Amino acid sequence: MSVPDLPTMCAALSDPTRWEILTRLGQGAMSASALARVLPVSRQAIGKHLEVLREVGLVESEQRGREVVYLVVGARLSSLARELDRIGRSWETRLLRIKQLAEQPDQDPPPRP
Amino acid sequence: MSVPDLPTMCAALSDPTRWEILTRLGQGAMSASALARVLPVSRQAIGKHLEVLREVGLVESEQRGREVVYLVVGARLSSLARELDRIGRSWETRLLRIKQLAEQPDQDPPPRP
DNA sequence: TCGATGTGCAACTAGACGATTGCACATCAC
DNA sequence: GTGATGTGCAATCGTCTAGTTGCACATCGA
Repeated sequence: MSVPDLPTMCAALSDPTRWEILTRLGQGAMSASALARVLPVSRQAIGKHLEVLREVGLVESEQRGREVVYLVVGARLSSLARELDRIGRSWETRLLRIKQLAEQPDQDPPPRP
Repeated sequence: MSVPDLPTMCAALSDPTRWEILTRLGQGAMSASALARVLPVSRQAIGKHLEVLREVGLVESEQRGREVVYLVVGARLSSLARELDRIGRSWETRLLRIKQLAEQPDQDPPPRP
């Protein structure tokens, strides 16, 4: 499975129920049925959410007897965070440079295209 | 305007067209019409995307003559990244602790609730 | 002044998405 | 064995959303 792009990763994190699921899994591995018992949605809905999270690598599944338990992958979220931070910083520095150029317009005028 | 929650922030970042818009704005301020000229969607669609991005604080608008130009707010993305990283790390450490407990089960048994 | 350009608002459409119910099948415990 | 529990797949439904077109109005430049 390849690394999902940023919009896909963010789409997986754009649903409150999925955050609820991730938070529960952050406490320890759980099955879809166990999650459905503590969350106000059906097991099938939970299953679909888990599939979305699994596709982007935010959770992993593990067969335990007849149960399938899911574990959250914290490193995945951290790597996404690093990427977002890198982009945000590049925007900040770019904006800063533009502002600095605006403050000294006669020092080094940009070439006319 | 209050700080949007994580799912709302991620929802704003879950659309490829919005990432395209943010990337363009990362190069410098642009108006909705200017964006519509370089992107394969209508100006109205661009306007809706900009409204979504403005609501979560990822862009700011500025009246320049008859135009309304938009600027990307890199700091907003960076703060989101910090929050995601904090959560991801907490999941990682929790998982690590569970694994360590599993390796030495007779050393310090957890109290029964 | 007048055309070109930019913006705002409204109505509409097609598709994605979250959630449900129902059923079939596997597996564990007594 | 038998009931209870867990999983998988399919069909369905209502809502949200990204996109469109159309029109009215404001503003800039020649």
